[in-house]
Amino acid sequence: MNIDDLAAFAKAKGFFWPTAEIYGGIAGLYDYGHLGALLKRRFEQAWLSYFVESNDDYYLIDGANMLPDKPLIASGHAERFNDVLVGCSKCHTYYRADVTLADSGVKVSEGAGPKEIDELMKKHSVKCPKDKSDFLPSKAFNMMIDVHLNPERTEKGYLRPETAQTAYLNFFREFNVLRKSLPMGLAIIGRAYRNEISPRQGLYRMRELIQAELQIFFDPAAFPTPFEKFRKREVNVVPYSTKKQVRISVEGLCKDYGIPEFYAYHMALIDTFYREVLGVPEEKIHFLEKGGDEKAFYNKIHMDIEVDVESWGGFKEVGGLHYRGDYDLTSHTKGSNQDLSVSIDGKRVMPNVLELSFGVDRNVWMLVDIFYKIDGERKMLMLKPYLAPFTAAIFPLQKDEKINEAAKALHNELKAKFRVFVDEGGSIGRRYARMDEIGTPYCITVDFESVDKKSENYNTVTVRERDTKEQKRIKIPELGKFLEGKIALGF
RNA sequence: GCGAUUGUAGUCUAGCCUGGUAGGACGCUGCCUUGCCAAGGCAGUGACCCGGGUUCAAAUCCCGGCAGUCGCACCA
Repeated sequence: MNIDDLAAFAKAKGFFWPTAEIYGGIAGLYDYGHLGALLKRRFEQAWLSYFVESNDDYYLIDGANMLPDKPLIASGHAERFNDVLVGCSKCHTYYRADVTLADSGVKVSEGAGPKEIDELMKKHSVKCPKDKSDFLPSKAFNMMIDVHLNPERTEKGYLRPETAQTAYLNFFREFNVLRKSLPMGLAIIGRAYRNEISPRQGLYRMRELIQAELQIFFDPAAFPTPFEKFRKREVNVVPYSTKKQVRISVEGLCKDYGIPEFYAYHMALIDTFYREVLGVPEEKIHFLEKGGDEKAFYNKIHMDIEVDVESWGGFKEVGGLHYRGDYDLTSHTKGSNQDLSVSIDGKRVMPNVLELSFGVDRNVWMLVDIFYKIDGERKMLMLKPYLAPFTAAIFPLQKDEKINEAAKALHNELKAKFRVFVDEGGSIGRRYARMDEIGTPYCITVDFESVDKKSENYNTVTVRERDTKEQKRIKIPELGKFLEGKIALGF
């Protein structure tokens, strides 16, 4: 599917569309419709169960989307997000001023403002590399969206540019409240805001986005993991040194590429989530190692999790695994004057952070892209049953009082536990087709035998499976258990 | 942000060049029909991205904005 087709499908069926659509929309903002909101929640629940709830040391927290400026100054965002851009007066191509100056051999001090940049440009007569024209006056560009936190509008603040900061800011309190031991993980599913220059490609680059992040705080001297479980597991990796994708075991990564065990273990954990929980095919996922200039300065090891998404034109980032060292807690120790190091076995330790970061919107888009299949006339969203917005649909076979009554009773029983859709309109085949397209895995039909006391099939219904189109009869009292078994997360 | 290009019912599209009644397909709704995979019949629903200009008259021409796509740049 191409990007336009996916966006049209998402709109037509009720997954997502531009915010303020009736006013023409606004770049970088999207709203979720009912089906999209359900799909997003299913993804979030699967993520939470898999990465957080299955580990006794990891905890879900939540936090404010607005932050005062101090922590974001300490974290480096106020400065580092503040790029100065220069545009060519002729071709209007924009460049990062510090990079352009550096290319011309001019040294720029960190955090140089537009004034300083313009002076340097003039002094060294730096021109547009393309057509040798002069630059327009430079502009400061801050990726963070600023807000005022008091009525007088004097208290500066920002919408948080990443949920990670919320975890770092709450580390000290949680450490004391919870266990006073490491490793400790703090997970957040929440919104983050970035003033992107050019938001594009549907849910890929947004100005308001949802992140699912797990920050694991650990003692660098010891980060025990159940490494053995994944020792032989193979993952696709594109190492920075070769830029060529290899399929390599977790053990091999440690041996041949010097990746620490705890890091390699989490690569396998993430790979397993994508392949087994979400169902992404092996050849469509890899880790892209970032190094040199591509890597965020604080990261010791930085890999993007990329999935091959047709509507985005190839492998695109849906998440990241970052070994951030002790950068974050050290920065906030300096910024807040509160010592965030902790005492472990009698020695002071500044916890290191391993960050598992995922873009929820991107993953929702990715799921629709990967699992939407067209087979002749049939269109199917072949999501795993526990990810499907609706778990089941109930169809009365025909307009018949008894059948309708039975269908209604069944709906009342199931809706307490499952998201179930009742469809009475159109031929049975049309109703199956509608459910196939939005991914409903089970269609339950109440037919004449279901309500005929003389029939051996009395009090049973047919359950039709989306992927195989196969039908079987199930006793109505057993339906709840049947569906429960199908949508259970097995890990 | 720059350049190219596009914008017509829920979706896809004809019409635009050469101004004059906006047409089709699918979908959706209702009724009839129908004893399990988009059947059929009848009826219905619904659109020119927004604002300005030119003109007797604008979906069509012009200007501005917004949004999408592609390329460049950006994406600590």
